[in-house]
Amino acid sequence: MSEPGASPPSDDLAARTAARLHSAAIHLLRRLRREDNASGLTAPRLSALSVLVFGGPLSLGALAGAEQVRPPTMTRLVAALEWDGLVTREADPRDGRAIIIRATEAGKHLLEAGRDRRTAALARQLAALPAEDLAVLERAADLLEGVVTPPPAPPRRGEG
Amino acid sequence: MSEPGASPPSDDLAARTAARLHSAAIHLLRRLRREDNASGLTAPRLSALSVLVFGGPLSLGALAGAEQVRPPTMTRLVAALEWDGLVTREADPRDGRAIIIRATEAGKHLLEAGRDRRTAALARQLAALPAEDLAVLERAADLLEGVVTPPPAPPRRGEG
DNA sequence: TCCTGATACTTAGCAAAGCTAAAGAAATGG
DNA sequence: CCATTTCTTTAGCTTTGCTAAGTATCAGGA
Repeated sequence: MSEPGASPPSDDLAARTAARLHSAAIHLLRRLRREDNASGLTAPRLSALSVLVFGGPLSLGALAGAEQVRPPTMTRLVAALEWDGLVTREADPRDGRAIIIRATEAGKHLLEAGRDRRTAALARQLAALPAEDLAVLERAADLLEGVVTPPPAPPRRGEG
Repeated sequence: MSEPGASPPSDDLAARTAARLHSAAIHLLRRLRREDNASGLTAPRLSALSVLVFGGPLSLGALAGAEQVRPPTMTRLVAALEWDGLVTREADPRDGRAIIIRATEAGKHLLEAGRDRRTAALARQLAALPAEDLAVLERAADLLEGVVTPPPAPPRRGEG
């Protein structure tokens, strides 16, 4: 199809929506990165910290799974967060191979500040939208997390 | 506010929505990157190519502006796309400093294939959603692009 | 007890994408 | 004609992502 604007007749709505969400996500993140740049907390670190604050302590592997990255990537993110005093790494008393990563009080506090700073400009723009549009975006954020988030790994042992 | 889970009473809905969109965007992009990894076209290249295909030829600076990156970043993206034969760089006849970047036919074709490949898994999941939810996401993609996209730079000269 | 295999994390090393600073070339304006 | 501005590139840095390989621990069986 060499005619991009030719409104593909039987093209799937889902496929086009996926492509547009992809594009919107790229531009959204670039926008937020430009706005921030002063919080000292990059997006991946903020995101990982957020999981720990709102979801409680996790092993490195579980955190990597929740964040959709490989363990070595998470090792580095956690190292940076630990160096900044935002998380701690404890030995897992039940498994000598594993570590338990926990947000510190400083981490909890910085999360709010950092997140607010990063999203403040976007929030201002969203606040200018009609309430109806804002509701659509809120609903969409929910739906997206549901679609994108991997199902929690089945508990391998008695970790309930 | 030091109690993250304390459901801040007067907190702004816009602020919370912004934070959740941020999180959803991060996870969406990581998910898509995992799915892809075979198209040979990374997300930033795909995105830049998309702007050129659907929006027509642009100068490097304009493309960088549209994509919310700095010129040196776009220089490198364009170099990679050119090396792959997906775009061309011509001299601007009206301004010897500028270049005009244009998608090739190969670029137009690969855009569709690459985008489809990258978003296919997501599209499949979206297709499984209720029509109502899909409509919400489509609308959200629209709204987000509108909020996030910078207003087109005022035409500095006769470039209409 | 001592292997054997699986699992959890780290280390090493690579590529891509983002940035700033600064250089080179061309346009603009006095 | 010269100074300034603008557009792009180059150089070099950081961060994030990956795979491959190494180390430590756990679990099960001979």
